[in-house]
This record gives sequence, C-alpha cells and structure tokens, in this order.
Amino acid sequence: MTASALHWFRDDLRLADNPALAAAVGHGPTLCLYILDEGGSRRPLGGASRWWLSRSLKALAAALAAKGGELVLMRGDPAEILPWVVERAGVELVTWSRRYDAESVALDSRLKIELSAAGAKVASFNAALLNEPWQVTTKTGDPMKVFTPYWRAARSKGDPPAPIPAPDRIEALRLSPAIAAMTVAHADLALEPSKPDWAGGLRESWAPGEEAAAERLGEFLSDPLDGYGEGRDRPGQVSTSRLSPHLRFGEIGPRQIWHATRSAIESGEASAGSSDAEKFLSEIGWREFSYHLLFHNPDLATRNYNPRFDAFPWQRDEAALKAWQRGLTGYPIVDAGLRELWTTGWMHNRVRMIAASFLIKHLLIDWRHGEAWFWDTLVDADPANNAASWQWVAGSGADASPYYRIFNPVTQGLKFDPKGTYVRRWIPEIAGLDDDLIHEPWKANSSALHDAGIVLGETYPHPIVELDFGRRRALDALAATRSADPE
DNA sequence: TTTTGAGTTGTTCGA
DNA sequence: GTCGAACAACTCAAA
Repeated sequence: MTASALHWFRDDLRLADNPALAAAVGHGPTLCLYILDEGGSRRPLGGASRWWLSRSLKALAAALAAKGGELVLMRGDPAEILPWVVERAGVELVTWSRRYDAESVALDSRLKIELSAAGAKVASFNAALLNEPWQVTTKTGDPMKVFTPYWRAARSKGDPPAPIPAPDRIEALRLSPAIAAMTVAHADLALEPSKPDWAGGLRESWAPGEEAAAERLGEFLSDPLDGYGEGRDRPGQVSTSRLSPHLRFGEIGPRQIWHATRSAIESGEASAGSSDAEKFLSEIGWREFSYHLLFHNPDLATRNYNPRFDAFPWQRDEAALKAWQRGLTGYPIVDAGLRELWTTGWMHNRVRMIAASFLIKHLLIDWRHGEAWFWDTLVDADPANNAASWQWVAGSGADASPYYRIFNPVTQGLKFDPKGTYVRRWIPEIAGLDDDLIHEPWKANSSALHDAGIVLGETYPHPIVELDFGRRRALDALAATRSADPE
C-alpha cells in the first residue's frame, strides 16, 4: 500500500499558508475533499455566503488543478461521508484546519476519535487564527473578556509564524469507482441563485478566491493603508481592506496579512506609517478576540453574553424590521447601508455600527433579528465576528459599548459622510438634495424637495421613528436592564 | 486578598 | 462655534 492522504477542506479554501494541506501533500497522493453539509446541526450558510462559497470552490478547484491536484466535491453529512471515504480510499493520513464554533468542534472531535479508531492518522492544524482561542489567557488561566488586555497579551507572544508557501505540486489520489460515484459536480451543489438570480450585484462587486484575495491585500497595502486610521471611517471612499469575505472562507489567513503588512511598512513599499498599520492589525485582533469569545461562549450568536439583557423589553415590530431590512427607515445613512448590503453582500464597518445601533436602540428590536439578517445577506457572515459585533452594539456583549452610547444617524452621517457621497450612491432618489440636507431630508422645505424631485412619504419615506423619542425610550429601557437582577 | 488603573468606534447640554 | 462634563457606575486584569 502506498502512502496516501486526504485533506478535508472547510473554511481554509487556499493553498498557501495551509499547513494541513501541506502535511497531506507531503505525505503522498492526496484526496482533496470538500463536503457540502446542509442538513446537519451546524448553522446553514446564508444566501450571500452560499454564492461566495460557490465561486471560491471554483477558484480552489482551478488552483488545485494547476498543481496537478483535484478538488473532489461531495454533499451530505460529513460524519457519515468522511469515515466511509477514508476507509474505501485506504488513506493513512487525514488532515484539516480547525474550526471554532461549537457544532463544528463537536463534529471534528467525534470524527478524530472515530477515524483514529479505524486506523487512520488524523492531524488538525491552525489556519484561521494568529493564536488559538485557548492560548491567550489571564494570569490565572481564564479566558479574556476585555479587548485591550486580550490584544496586549496576544501581542506579547511575539510575531506569528511566517506563512508557508503553497505546495509546488499536488499529486491527486486516484479515486476508486465507488468513491467517484459519490462525487457531485459543482453545478449540482446549487449554491448560486437562479430563479430569481439576485447575485448580479455580488458578481460586480467581488472576485472570490485565493488569488483575488492576495491581490486585494496588495492593493490595500500600497495605498488605502496610508491614512487608514481616519479613512476607515469614511464609507464614501475605498479606505478599508475589504478582505473580510476572503478571510471568512480562508482564502487568505491572518498570518499572511500580518507578515505582508509588517514587511510592506518596513520595506517602505507602503507609504503608510506604523500607526495606520497598527490600527489595521488591531482589526485583525478584533477578529481574533471574537473567535476567543465564541470558543469560550458557544452560544454567542443566540444568547446574551450578559444575562441581564435576558429581561430586556424588546419590541416586536415586523413592519419596522422589514423597513430596516429594505433600507426604508427614512434615515439616509441607515438606508444606504442596508441597500449596500442587499446589493453587494457587504456593508462598510462604520455603517454597520450605525445601522445596528438604529435597529437595536431606536427601534428596540432584538439584536438577534439583525444578526440573522446579516447572516443571510453578508458575504463575510462569520460565526464569531457577526455574533460578537451585534452583541457589542447591543451592549450585551463582552467589552461592549456603554448603554448611553446611541448613534445618532444624522450626526454620524454628517461626520463620516459629510458630502453625502455614500448616501447618494445608494439612495439615488434623494441625490438631488444639497449636502446640508442629504442626511435629514425631512428638514428640507417644499421648494428644496420639489427641486430634488422628492415627495416625502412617496419617493422616499418619512422617518420611521423620531430620533429623540427613540433615544429616550432606549435609555429608559437600558437603565432598567442595568439595574435588573441577573437571575 | 485587596487595591488600582483602565476600558474601540457617542451624544447632548450648557458655559 | 467650541469645549468639557455628564451620562453611571461596573467589571476586568494585574500588581
């Protein structure tokens, strides 16, 4: 029997900086497997994520083929498929990159035991994080709950290991007829929408895959990183890295980002200063912190981290939720964000905070509804980041914003989109308003509205809730929650 | 054990 | 128009 291996691709859809893949390929002919798991206990992917996954798998298949390998696709429950394939193929070594949500951890542990018992060697690796969630602790060994000490502790561990290159060549394992019969064609995965095809905006906005991710990083480092500290808050301009969906699917890893950023600064290749770089890397740090929180709080996406919020008087308001989802709240920066999301599968970070704060605080709608909407519509929907960030805005999360921090969508709009560039891009029906009215069209007099071709309540909605009223109501509810006895 | 310093991203009000 | 204070204490992490 010749040495052979299987690498199980999941959220590590890349060849470079992929130690699990390297271990398999170094062992012998390798079966590169992706299993689409739609019926298990794991949270189903949202629509936008399915689209991204589809394209990413295509890119991965092409990259593997260029090296002599082959991406094998199957569909079903990995708990059944993987042991079956491993046995039939007679592979000696099975590798994968670790995942950190509770259901995946449970599944992977079960599989490790089962496959090992059946005689295969199983090796798991870290491809997704600078530090494993259990590696950063307080002096007493407890998980961290505050970002700054977390990130300080993580940084004190020194630089992460340098990324390893992609394998030069990958020898594909010949499939037996029984295994070949289990495979499915890419089109049969049916990951992309057809009727209706709503993915046009996604196709125009994104190029999934490892190669595109590397290009995007390079472009970001060469220009937008300079001034990132300020520019990252301007949704009207391209000042963020937009790497989030690539990171989500593991087309690029944080080690690669870390080292590329460092060397771009040190070589002078990037004009940015080290403080912009530090700011950018700390955003990678927030991703790490979110994974740390998720690992230690498996129900982060469904349960208040701070149990005091269990008694919070959320409003049930289907109409308001729908208006928010469609970008029809009457507050331009909020609506622009939700329309950007709906069209492109992505929303600028500053606007995510404004939109989330508006849903939670001004509309008093449970953060889980917002989390679920983002999960379905974001191409970067991430089990850790999405949950941790929504809880952060709600105030129920770790190191969360204080309850009295309620974003005013007008103030935020004027501050971060002063010329209305972003709002006009996504809400063309009010684009004719002057800059000083673009964030509060209800203040325009009748001639200004007429000149801009706006009929409030018809071409663009009246504000769905009055800002002072919403703010007061939220402060009262939050004050009550704060003093509530947690159990 | 106790103490101490610190903590992503805001808004409003009044001087 | 600008600026500091109040918002309200609370929890975390380390010394």
